[in-house]
Amino acid sequence: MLDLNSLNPQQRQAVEMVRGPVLILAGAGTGKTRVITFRIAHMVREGIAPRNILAVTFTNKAAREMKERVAKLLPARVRQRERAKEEGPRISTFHSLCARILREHIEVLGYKRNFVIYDESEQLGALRKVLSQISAKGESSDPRVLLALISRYKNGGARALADSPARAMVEHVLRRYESGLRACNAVDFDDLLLLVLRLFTEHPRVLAACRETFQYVMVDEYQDTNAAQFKLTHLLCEQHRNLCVVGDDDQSIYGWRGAEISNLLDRSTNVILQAANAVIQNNTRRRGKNLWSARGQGEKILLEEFKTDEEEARCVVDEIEAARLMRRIPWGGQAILFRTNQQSRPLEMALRQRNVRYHLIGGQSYFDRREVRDVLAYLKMFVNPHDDTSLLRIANVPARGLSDVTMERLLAASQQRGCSVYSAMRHTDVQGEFPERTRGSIRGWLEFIERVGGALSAEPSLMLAAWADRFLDEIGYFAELRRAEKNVETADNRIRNLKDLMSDLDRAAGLGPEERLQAFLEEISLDSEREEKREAQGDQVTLITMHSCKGLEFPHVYVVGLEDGLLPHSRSKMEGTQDEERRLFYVAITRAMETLRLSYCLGRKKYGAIAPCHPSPFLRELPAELVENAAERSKQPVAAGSGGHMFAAMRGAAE
DNA sequence: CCCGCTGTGATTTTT
DNA sequence: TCACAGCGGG
Repeated sequence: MLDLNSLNPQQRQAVEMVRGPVLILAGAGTGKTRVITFRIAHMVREGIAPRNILAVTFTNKAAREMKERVAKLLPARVRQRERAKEEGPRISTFHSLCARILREHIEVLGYKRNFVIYDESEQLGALRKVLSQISAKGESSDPRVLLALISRYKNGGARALADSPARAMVEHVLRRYESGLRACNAVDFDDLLLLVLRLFTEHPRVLAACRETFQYVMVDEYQDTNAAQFKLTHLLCEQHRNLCVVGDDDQSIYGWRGAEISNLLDRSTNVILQAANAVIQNNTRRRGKNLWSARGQGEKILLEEFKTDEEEARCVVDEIEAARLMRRIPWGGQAILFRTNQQSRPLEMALRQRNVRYHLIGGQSYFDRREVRDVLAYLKMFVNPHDDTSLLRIANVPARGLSDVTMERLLAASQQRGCSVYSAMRHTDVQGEFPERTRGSIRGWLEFIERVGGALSAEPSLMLAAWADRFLDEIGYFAELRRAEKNVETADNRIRNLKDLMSDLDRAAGLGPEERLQAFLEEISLDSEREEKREAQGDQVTLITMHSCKGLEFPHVYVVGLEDGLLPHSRSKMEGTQDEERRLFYVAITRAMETLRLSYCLGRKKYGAIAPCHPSPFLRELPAELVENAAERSKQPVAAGSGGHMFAAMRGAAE
């Protein structure tokens, strides 16, 4: 239930100022998100139609959380009405919002309604295709770097690269890359925003309709919005001016994505906040803010040193278990934070070894698995056979007589005719260029696409899970997986992955098969970590990068791998973004509500061999009196056997 | 045309 | 360490 008295005066003022522009600049853990959720609930109570409210978050996870929190504040009858009519307040990321808008209006921009959204690896694929065409000479321009430049260029406009020598090159490649995507009826992440901007400027009626719908707008993590997002917000709000933005300049950690930096405390202990203050004060160019808490001083921060990353992982798990068994702190109250996704590996191994339930946020683990990518490509192709990238990926997986050479010739033919590869395959002239045998393969493939894809529109009661299972079996995909994988267990694992994937296909109940499939694909391209199922299911340690932990909080936090080169990342030195790295450290520190443990290693496995490391210079910025240094307390790695037994015994005693 | 083998090269962060 | 691109035998 909504009780404004539980807010402090500043928060309350921000909640009640429903009209006109509001800026909330506040430090970590000051209840910024709470202000937004209360504000939404308050508006609804004041009689504003929920559908006229828009709240934009930075991640899908944050959006989900906010939805839940708002729902709890709304009276039950409003909630029910909403669910029935699907008219609740719109709470989503910029990207999801734009995807929804485009789904409705994109046709006026010359795309088809069933456009697909390319993720990074698909973007890379499309880009590589372009590069192979234009730079036949061994000009080894790294597509990843180029893609980053393209994204910068698209988001920040030409200005972003004005002084860069790469600019001409980027513009040249970009033109072809764009037309490549267009030909596939595909858009990338940046396009989602940019196309909506175009829609708004070129088609004022669409803009007017959106303004009419979104009369009250709130943006969380405003310090992370980029130029396109800013423009979008501005366009939506310049008339009614009902815009409330919330942010913290000290938490701006997405500069590399084009973000531009343009309260009230009751959470962490003072030790944690003082340490954070000391760190962030080393940054210049910030607005003064000091954090403090009414929760008392709290425990000192523990700083530990380990020999290797594997020892670090083992010991952190030991500590997690010790906290759980001796201090009754559940797994769910503990989180491990790290700088890069790959750091999760040794941690996962150690957690598994001890049977500690955990949940890894982000990371490209699941959706980057080859079999999952393959099947997604099949699904995308059935939604839109003109999506060359998807079609090329799986045309010969499993092998069906359409070799690379054949596909390359087909690709060339499609470029000559200015059509998709699929269309080119259907041309009898094109087919005629191939030997009889290959021609047969092409026809067989076309027949397959039309028959299986046709079922989507022809059979209204089609269940996608069964449909997908059937065609994967038909083409021998499962058999191929089993055959190609020597290890039976990993093969079974891969197949289980796919069954998991398929079991989610029909989640959007109430839609026809084609729309249902589209909804599924859209959800996973925009929200790759939708792990709701696992998240909801009980007590688990959270594994998360420092970037994606923003906005979350945990009673007990372990920040691992605090080494020079990881944090600050070695790359940041060349790019001159060390302040951003420091803010990242600040964000990580302030996730902790009760206890905070930091650790670094003297050596870390890199490319198989152990490379020496040094502690992060940021650690020296922590005031010595707040830190208990456990470095000398030489930690012996606990032998896997004995430690495990000890904890098993303790667990038995505890239950 | 297929498939397995070898060697090379890569590693920030997210929608 | 691992993923993937390129090469040569079948």
